[in-house]
Amino acid sequence: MHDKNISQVVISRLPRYFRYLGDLKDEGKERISSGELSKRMNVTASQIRQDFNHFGGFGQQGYGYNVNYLYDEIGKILGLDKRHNLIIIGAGNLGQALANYMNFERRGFYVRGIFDNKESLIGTKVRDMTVMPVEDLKDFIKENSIDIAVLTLPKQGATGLIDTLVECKISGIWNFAHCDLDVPDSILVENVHLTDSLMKLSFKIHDHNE
Amino acid sequence: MHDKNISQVVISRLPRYFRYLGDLKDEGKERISSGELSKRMNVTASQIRQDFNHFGGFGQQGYGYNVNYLYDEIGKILGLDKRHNLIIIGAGNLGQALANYMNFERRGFYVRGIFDNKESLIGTKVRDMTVMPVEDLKDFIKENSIDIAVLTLPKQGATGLIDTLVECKISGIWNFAHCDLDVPDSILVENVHLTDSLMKLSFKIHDHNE
DNA sequence: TAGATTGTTAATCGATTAACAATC
DNA sequence: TAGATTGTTAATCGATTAACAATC
Repeated sequence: MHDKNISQVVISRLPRYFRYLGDLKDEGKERISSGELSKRMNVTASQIRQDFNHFGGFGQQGYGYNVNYLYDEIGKILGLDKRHNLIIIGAGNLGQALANYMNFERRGFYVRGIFDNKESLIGTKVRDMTVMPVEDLKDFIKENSIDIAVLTLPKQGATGLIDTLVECKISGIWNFAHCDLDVPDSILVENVHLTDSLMKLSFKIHDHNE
Repeated sequence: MHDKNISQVVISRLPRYFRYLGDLKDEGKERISSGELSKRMNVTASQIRQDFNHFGGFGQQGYGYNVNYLYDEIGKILGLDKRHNLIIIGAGNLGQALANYMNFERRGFYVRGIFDNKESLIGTKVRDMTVMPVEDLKDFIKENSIDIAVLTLPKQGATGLIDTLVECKISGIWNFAHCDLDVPDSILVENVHLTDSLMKLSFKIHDHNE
């Protein structure tokens, strides 16, 4: 269906394309050229065409791209035509916030359970879910065909759980813990390092004012 | 002090170096060579030396790098030797979670106030702060020398606030809203697009299983 | 002094941009 | 058919890696 080994930098641009195409759809726009899209997105038309062509041609010479079609195709590339079952591990502030964030469901990501190892949190309610102890993790993952684990607990807790998640053959980990995870290649990891991001902002501010 | 126009890709590696050096410090390690660090971090020693040398030489031939010194220097490059005053705009789940996340303070980022435009949230308490109406934004920013605004509200709300933030001459915006912000060059923006990140994970999972 | 390891230059690799033939 | 715009190849640019002289 598409080139193997799409570079990380192309992958990271796909959600942005998807977002802009969604906006265009909402505006009722039917077709768009790489030139017009490039102006909106502040990237070169050349890059847009190159990016899309990693996945096969979605456009038509002389016409451009059909907005709805391109939107759907990029959605498929991103796997948004499939359902995903998530669990959140770590029922602290961030875990609760993510559990309550409804927009993920619109994209097919369903939060099925929430876990913690803190006695004080187990049994409490988050959204419509009861926080479960991490001991129940293994059975829950199997019984509910969970494919993504969201890690929203401190470093130590996160690394300690990796073995269990590997055993359960989870497909992906969305890691908010402030550490790099050491997992086999079969498990895909996407890191969200909030502190790193804030530091980058700090750098830019001070770099700019020099 | 350092090259102008450090590339984005180098900047994005700095917080990770900082993190690993912090760990080395905690382990009581005094010196480290680029070779040893490269093994830990899974990058080439060459890249490490190139990256550091954008900011001047921190090492010594035959010795390597002094962990404490290098840690401090990278901290300074990232602006972590300075204090930052933040406000959170958007007191929903995510805004509250960030307000309660204590680790930012360890790095010099202090949350000074929290705002929202929802009647139902204004006046409620988050941590030790009372949620204020966005109308008070302008005065508060000036009186409390706020330099960073954290945007944790929906798209529409976020774009509507940009003019105010520009007027207030805020230095940086940490943007969690699911949109690109159109601001003058004088304001630095760092985006955290959670949905994009989750989509990237989804792509990797499906790409891998093909 | 000899060994180790940096700082830095040169070589390679990959990503972006430009150009244009193909084609709707 | 003529005009527009893609898909794709070629040229450029930038980032990574390799190599090694400088030096602690």
